[in-house]
Amino acid sequence: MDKRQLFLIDGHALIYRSYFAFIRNPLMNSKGQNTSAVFGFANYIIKLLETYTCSYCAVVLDSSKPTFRHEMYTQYKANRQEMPDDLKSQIPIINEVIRALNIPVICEDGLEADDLIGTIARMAENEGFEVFLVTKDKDLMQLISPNVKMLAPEGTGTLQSIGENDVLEKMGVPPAKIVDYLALVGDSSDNIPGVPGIGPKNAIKILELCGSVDALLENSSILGNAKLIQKIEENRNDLKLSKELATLRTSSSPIDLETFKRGSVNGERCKELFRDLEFHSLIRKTMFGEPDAPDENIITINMEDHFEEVTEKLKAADYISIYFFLSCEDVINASVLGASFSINSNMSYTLTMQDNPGEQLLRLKDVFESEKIRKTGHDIKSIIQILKRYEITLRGISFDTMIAAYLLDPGKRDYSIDILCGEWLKKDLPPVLSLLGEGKNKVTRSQLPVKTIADYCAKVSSYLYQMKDLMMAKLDSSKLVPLLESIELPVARVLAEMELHGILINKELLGALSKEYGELLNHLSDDVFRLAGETFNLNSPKQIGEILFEKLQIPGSKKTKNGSHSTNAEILETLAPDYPVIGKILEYRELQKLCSTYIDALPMQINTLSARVHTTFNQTIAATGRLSSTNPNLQNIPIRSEEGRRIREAFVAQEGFTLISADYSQIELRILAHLSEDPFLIEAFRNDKDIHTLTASAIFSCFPEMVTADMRRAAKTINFGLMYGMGPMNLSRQLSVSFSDAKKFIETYFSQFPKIKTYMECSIQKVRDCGYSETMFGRRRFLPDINAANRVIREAAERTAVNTPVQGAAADIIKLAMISVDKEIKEHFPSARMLLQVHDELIFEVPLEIAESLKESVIAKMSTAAKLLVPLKVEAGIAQNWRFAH
DNA sequence: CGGTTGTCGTAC
DNA sequence: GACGTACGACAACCGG
Repeated sequence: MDKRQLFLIDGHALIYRSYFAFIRNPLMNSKGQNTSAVFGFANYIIKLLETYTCSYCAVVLDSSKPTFRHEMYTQYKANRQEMPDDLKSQIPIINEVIRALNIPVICEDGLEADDLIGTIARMAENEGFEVFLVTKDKDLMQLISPNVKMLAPEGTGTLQSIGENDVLEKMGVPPAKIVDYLALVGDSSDNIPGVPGIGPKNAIKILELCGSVDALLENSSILGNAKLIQKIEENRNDLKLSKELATLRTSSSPIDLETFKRGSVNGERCKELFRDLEFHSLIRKTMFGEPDAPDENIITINMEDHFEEVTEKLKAADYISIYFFLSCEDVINASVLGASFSINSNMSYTLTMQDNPGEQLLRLKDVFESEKIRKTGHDIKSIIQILKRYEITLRGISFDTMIAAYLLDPGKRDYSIDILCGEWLKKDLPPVLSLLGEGKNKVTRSQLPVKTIADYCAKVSSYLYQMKDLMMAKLDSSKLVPLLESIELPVARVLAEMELHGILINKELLGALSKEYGELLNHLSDDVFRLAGETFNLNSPKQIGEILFEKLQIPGSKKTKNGSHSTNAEILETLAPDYPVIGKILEYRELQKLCSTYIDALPMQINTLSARVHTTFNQTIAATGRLSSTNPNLQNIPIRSEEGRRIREAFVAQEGFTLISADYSQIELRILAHLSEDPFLIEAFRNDKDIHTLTASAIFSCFPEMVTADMRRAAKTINFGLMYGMGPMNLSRQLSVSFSDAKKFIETYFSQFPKIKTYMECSIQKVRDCGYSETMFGRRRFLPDINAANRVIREAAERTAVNTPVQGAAADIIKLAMISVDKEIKEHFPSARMLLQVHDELIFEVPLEIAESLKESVIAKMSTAAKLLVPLKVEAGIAQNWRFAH
């Protein structure tokens, strides 16, 4: 039997929220009465009554007298404005509406609605009710349990259900820790102080380490971060107070839940009220929109009913499309909620899964693993990963609509299925997010009705099947099929496995670094504040600019495009010698960057099951063909400064293993040598000469032995800069030489290497002729701006035209190398794993005893991944951590 | 209050 | 605006 359900509505919160939602554009009836709050309130309640039976419910209101919190803390809600008159005038009307809807109201002196809601919710829960809290108040999240859920009003008049898991997902802490969380963070709207400087991220971290505020107050040293400890210790009293304020108080009056039984709505009275208020839309309010209707052209078969027959059909098919509906974006943690398969354009076999997706997928193991059943999917890498979890190896991969769309136009930023369906099939597939209700707030996908998932899956697998033929034809006419089949699809599998392996991080080492740098940061900020004569937010470029260039009147300010003072490192460095405060700011910036982006962020990305960090390599983001890495980005771990380099020591091999790092030396310059066929560069690389020294000797016309460190540095800057299309202006800035000298350097460079100049001109001309830039492996990138009337835009496109074939070819080559090394590993070193790719570098984790031998194989495979006019040089190192392997 | 934009800095 | 490709932290801004 179904549980009795009780709905507790946070009355004043809803009223205020509705009032302010229309604050810029208040609703008025023809009599000039503001009706915003009434409308919003009534709209939500009616939505609630439509969606749920609401046999028990109550509007809970705040006490009209001061509460115990005001007595405890005079500042409580002190920043609240008094209720505006045009809201006050709506309260009696709202009371009328509540009466007409026949909903019980409850209120108790000295208690806030939150306290009362807490009391009633707990009581009802104990009596076997399922309780729904109609509010968005984070305070009340502490009440959420298996039988208590929150229904949060959303901007568009919808209600979002929030359960225990959603609290953890949204807030980063479970309901039981919400009070502690709020005590730390504070609440500006209630004027609860919290601990200044502790935001959501720090609070989560603290609670992970200590468990609770009480434990924290007992022994803050567990935090291990001097800066944090200091913050806590300085604010002990506020923290205690904040915790008390956030804690709900139980009502002592007797409450009878039967009084919340809802009577029937007085329809006539509602109609009358709404007519007066001119809420015509509410009078004939439409019911909940049906979930997007199934496409009538697609025959959908529920596999559960015909599993054997359907499996036979799939086994007999020579081409199938596969779609998995996952519970979240993050594939590693996602579960499969639905799956669909199509063997032709108008038929879909769908499966929905509640508890054990593996069991059902394993029944299809033969289908997935058959080489002769060719497969297409959208983001096939994620499908490989899901199946791998159940020890199923996806074979026969023949297409990927996401990758195909990327190869056809790598400049787009969205390759989601709904967009592609619109472009290729003219089908109006709703984005997954829209299935979850209006607005952008993500509701957990697992809460969707099974039918909605099944219908969506059915449409998608059919559409994917339809799209692959159209896309394949286009790829074929664009000569992109080899790129898909020989590079992108094979590398997708390699990436899938790299992501699943993850990399081991030494948390303790990062913890120690955090402590060390945290203390330094404290000293630096103290120094800066002393020198500046006041404290301010050192993380705010705006405030730094105001302090330096307005208060301290330091000359040399440059403005950013927005009119504020620019405070980037390049500008500050020029001023640093004369102003100690600027040097301190620069040091602060560097350490703060390291802490916030890496040292403190990486440990939070460690997966609890594997105890490793699993990045996501995105194959369809970078327009040149490079990969990108997110969650976390492991392709921009510091290396240039000593302080930063220490972070790499925390990337380690597991017990009994070691890391190998292998990177291409000067791959882009070698590609430039190959493409331009410049004899000097080719000769230099063939003889493994120091390319920057040789370049210096050429542009300064001296013997290589005569080249000084400065000359070499200048040549290096020019070598790199020219590939990116750097102009004399920028070169002069980077080398701190005059504009005319910089111009001369560039002219000399081109006169010494005329073929490079020709190559660059040809690259640009090629784009003017074809509309796209192309790598030696046929990867294309469209550059419509090449003909732009605006010079700035046009010249940017020209630089891109020069750079893309070089950067893109490097991306192609390392992908080929990854495929070939992966094959080598599978055949000869099955205990070794590839972990990371950083554009010109590959990282492996291998058992100690085979490290040397694998290193040689990796060097051999990478060096021969492509045949150029110059050799591909590979350097490799072996060590326990990334820093020393590199 | 939540989403977006701007600035800055890290990698190759 | 002046150097190509990325990701992300944080502050400030903006709008329902």
